[in-house]
Amino acid sequence: MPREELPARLLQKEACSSSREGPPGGTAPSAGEPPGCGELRAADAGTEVALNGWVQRRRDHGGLLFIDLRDRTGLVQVVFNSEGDRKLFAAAERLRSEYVVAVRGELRRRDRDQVNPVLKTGEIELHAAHLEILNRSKTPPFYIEDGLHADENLRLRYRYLDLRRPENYRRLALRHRAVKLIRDYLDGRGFLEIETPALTRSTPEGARDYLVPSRGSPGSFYALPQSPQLFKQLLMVGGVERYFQIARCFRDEDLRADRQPEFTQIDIEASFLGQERLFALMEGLMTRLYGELLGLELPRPFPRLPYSEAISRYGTDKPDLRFGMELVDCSAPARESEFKIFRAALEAGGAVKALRVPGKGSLSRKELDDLAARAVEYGAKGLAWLIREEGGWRSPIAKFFSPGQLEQIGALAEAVPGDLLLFAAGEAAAGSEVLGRLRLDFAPPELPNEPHFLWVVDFPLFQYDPVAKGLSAAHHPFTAPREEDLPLLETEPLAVRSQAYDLVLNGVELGSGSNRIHHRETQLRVFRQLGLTEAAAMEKFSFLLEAMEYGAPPHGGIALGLDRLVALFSGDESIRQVIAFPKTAAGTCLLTGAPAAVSPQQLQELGLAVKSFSKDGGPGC
RNA sequence: GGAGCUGUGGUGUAGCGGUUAACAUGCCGGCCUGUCACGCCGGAGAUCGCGGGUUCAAUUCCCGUCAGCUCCGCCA
Repeated sequence: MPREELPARLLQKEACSSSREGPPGGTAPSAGEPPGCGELRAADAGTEVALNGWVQRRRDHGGLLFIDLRDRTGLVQVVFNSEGDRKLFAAAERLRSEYVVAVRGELRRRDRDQVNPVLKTGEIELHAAHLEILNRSKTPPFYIEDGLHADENLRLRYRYLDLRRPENYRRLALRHRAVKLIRDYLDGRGFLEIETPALTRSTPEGARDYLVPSRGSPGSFYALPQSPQLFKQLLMVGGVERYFQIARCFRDEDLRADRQPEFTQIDIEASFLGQERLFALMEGLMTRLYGELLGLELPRPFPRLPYSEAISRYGTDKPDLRFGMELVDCSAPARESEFKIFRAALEAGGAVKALRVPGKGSLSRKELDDLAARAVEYGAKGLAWLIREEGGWRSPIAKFFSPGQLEQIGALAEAVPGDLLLFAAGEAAAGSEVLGRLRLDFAPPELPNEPHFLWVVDFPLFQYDPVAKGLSAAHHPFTAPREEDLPLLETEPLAVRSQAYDLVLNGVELGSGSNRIHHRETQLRVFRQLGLTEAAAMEKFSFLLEAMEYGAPPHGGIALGLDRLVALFSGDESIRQVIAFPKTAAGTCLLTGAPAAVSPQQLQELGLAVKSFSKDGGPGC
């Protein structure tokens, strides 16, 4: 989202209010503390004020010198007059951008023609009587101001300077407020915040682990947790009943705008609660967050969509419901047609789906070819299309259809002249997913910013993994199957539905959860389907299986991506914006230089030998 | 692992097979008592990311490489 569209309440530069408010972002003014730069108002005129802050800007008029002084609360103008203290004025002339100063003086109302309506503090100014330069500053490599468009390289390297920009302070404050609201909300419902280990053991499946070598047990490794999954289940066995944690998670996978190697989850688990009450709990939490942070009311309950319907109607398990363009099943007319590709797909048990793109019948042949190439990138074998024109159709495949079949397709898709129809044929899910991506590519450019929440339910328990040529867990291996599907576990595992669900917001997967298996036998049956022998399961998960034998209660929970959530609140495209010290797309930290080589002594203590070096050539061995 | 985009004074950009490499801002010096993106005058500041190739000549074209970003694969 372009910066201009940032939610006004959150990131506005200055509000036009003269009342004393907290710093931008909304933390409360500190009780008993004198007001900060941005908090001073006309009512404070006539008082003696002492301020600390950074020099935002200096305007030197020769005998008169103005300083914009900045602290976390905002800006205020400081005036130095050469008719006063000589030494004071000489010191002020030495000030430069980002010098840190302590200023004391009388706060005075400005003359009416000198008021600056842009600044909250524009009605007053500080007439300096004392100035202390607390620290000097080199000229910063970029301007400390909002709306900056500096190179990301530079901003990450000097992240502490980037953080001085008010909009970044507001982002941190917004995140803080969100976390505080979450804590208060869950605390009010009997949940305990409990920390779980960051040094744990590697478990199979899922993402790659970050490993930490053990000095005490050379050759053995801790893993950083991909999530606190197993520990929160053990807390349920431990009788805690209601747990949450603002939990740091680590996954060693390639990154994206919405993925960092370490990220934060709102991790929740409860016993005896069941899916319905958990949904209500989460809907209440989202309602509270949107109400308090954005002033928006959410309609409740959130709609629900079975996974299979999400795929068939939207071609994705996280549909963006802010616009329509649902996929249409055109299998019936396709079956009657002479088009071999469609008929072959249908005879193989697949489907023919269509996406209507309004008004895109005007695309040129080359644009349509490019579109087909993109579809192939998305996994399609090809892309068939029909263009509805006044009184007919334009398409290389129209000749395979009778006029009646074409009319039937047109009617199913509700096509009007000027529309483009795109087709995908194949296994139901695969074909739909290609169209689902094209649907997003053709989404209306100006989507409304209002939140459309959605629960996607009834995920399958397993999915087929073509690489491993076996089953893998659609959610994770501890997800409970639906009771009524239990008999199918061995006979028809791909048909088994799980008790897993996703919370989706405007096409973004905010989190996913499930009811967990709490019977040892069921857990072993699921492990077996995943190709884990009992011996292997005992080796990795004996502690969990054993715990299930000691009165494990029925339990379930959910984990929400806090970074994504806050990024949605602030209107940022990348979660890097709402993380104080983010890493690059390559997983490096440009500020500290992590990851970095370590000394031979460190390696030796850990019993490690490095086989080959990185391109910049670490220390040899 | 793959693809695309970007890389030019401190910063943001322009530019082009032959330029004294342009503009803005910042920086330094001077002037200035009501500015608030202050103004005016002067000045310094760039091996055009790095390496190789093509060419009489490369910042410009080609190849490679590095860094950042975006996407695909991957992310139970």
